[in-house]
Amino acid sequence: MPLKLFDFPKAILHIDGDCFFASCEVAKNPALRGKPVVTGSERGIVSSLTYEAKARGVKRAMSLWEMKKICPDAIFLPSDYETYSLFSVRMYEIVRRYTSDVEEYSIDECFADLTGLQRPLNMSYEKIADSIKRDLDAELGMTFSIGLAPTKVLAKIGSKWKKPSGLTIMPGHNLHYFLEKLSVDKVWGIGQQTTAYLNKLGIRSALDFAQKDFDWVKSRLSKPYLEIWKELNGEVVNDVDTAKKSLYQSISKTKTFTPPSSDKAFILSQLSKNVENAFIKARRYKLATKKFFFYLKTQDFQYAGLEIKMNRQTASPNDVISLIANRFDEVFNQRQLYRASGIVLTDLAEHKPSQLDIFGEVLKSDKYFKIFGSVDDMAARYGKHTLFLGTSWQAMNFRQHQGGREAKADRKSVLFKGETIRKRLAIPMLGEAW
DNA sequence: TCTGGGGTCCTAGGACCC
DNA sequence: TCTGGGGTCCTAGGACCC
Repeated sequence: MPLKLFDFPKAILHIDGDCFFASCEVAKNPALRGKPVVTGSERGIVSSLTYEAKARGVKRAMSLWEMKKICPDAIFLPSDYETYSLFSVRMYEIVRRYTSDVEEYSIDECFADLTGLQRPLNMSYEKIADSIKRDLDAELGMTFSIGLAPTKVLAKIGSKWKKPSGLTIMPGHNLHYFLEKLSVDKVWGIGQQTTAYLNKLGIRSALDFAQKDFDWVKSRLSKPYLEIWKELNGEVVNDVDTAKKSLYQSISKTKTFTPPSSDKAFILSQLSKNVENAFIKARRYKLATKKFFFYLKTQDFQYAGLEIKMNRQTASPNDVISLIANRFDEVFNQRQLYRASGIVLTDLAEHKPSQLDIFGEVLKSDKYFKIFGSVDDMAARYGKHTLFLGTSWQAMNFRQHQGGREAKADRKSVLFKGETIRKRLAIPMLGEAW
């Protein structure tokens, strides 16, 4: 009798790219290999870093000057999401050579369900996982960490177990070995609040939690935690979800401005720009919104906002911006200093050409939609924000001011472009406040 | 760590209905 | 005057993730 390695019905793989963004940069430019490489320079803080940088004491979210002090020879690059996405797609493709049951969980992570593949692939689960890892490492020029376990929650633990470049097999009969060494806050889905609560109840390790009985968990915690508890015990609750993401529940845009401001016109234009950006994304997915929430964030991190419901869907920023302008004073306080503004579009649904209503309102909306179709075309041809709303002008101008020398040289053309959209496309300015 | 940006899902409680 | 019980829908807010 061969040793039974997998004594649970499912074999789930979790694959995680090691310091993915920085690794993509190295894969893209082999001259960087072996050097301390850091990404995120566009924000002035470290977003991703290679193990060489880590070894020198660089940490995530560290500021530029602090990093330079510790590691002056670090190579600090701006994030290049387009490249990272290409690597991401290749990662999914490689895994799909083994199974179509792949969940694209995030840009640098995916799940795969290997259940039942030993015979067709003529390999044990362990061998399949190992083979996938070899393909990924070799073909993408970076390393991946992989966990193989009976459930998604456990597979997540496995991929984190040994980093970088680990392959951790968690057979069902051996789960306690892993769980007893794992602090409960490291479990996927258990955050700060729940950790504090569980600690108070005497639970420290993942095993402490897993060993409580069903009724204990059910009477003290909500549904998601009951599911985590089941998955820690090897019971599959969450299947690998292969559906491609096509529908968003919400689309949001927010931007912090420095320095903070109490200038109403300025803040409104910031918001206007966020609204434009949110709709650019909505139109890309052919979505329209019926409800939105806009908010301001004060210097001491308080939020004030308002939700507005519309009687029909829209995919054009004008509709939303004019509604915000009308009610902005319900949220805005002149004596407050604000650090950010934001917009969340909700009640999203497929954008449908609408019927004309008795007031001719819908016709106007559709006309705007066509205009913004052209705006998207221009963006595709000449770059984002080639055309933008007059209401966003101040924010666009501000962005140029912040951008340093290079951007300043470009300022004239931005002004011109701002004029263009007002004159040629006649997208109206909104109200006196603007 | 003086704190960025973009998402998802769940629950409690109120409104309303029979 | 006080009194039942059940269902649905919506909203605000919490918690978590990458």
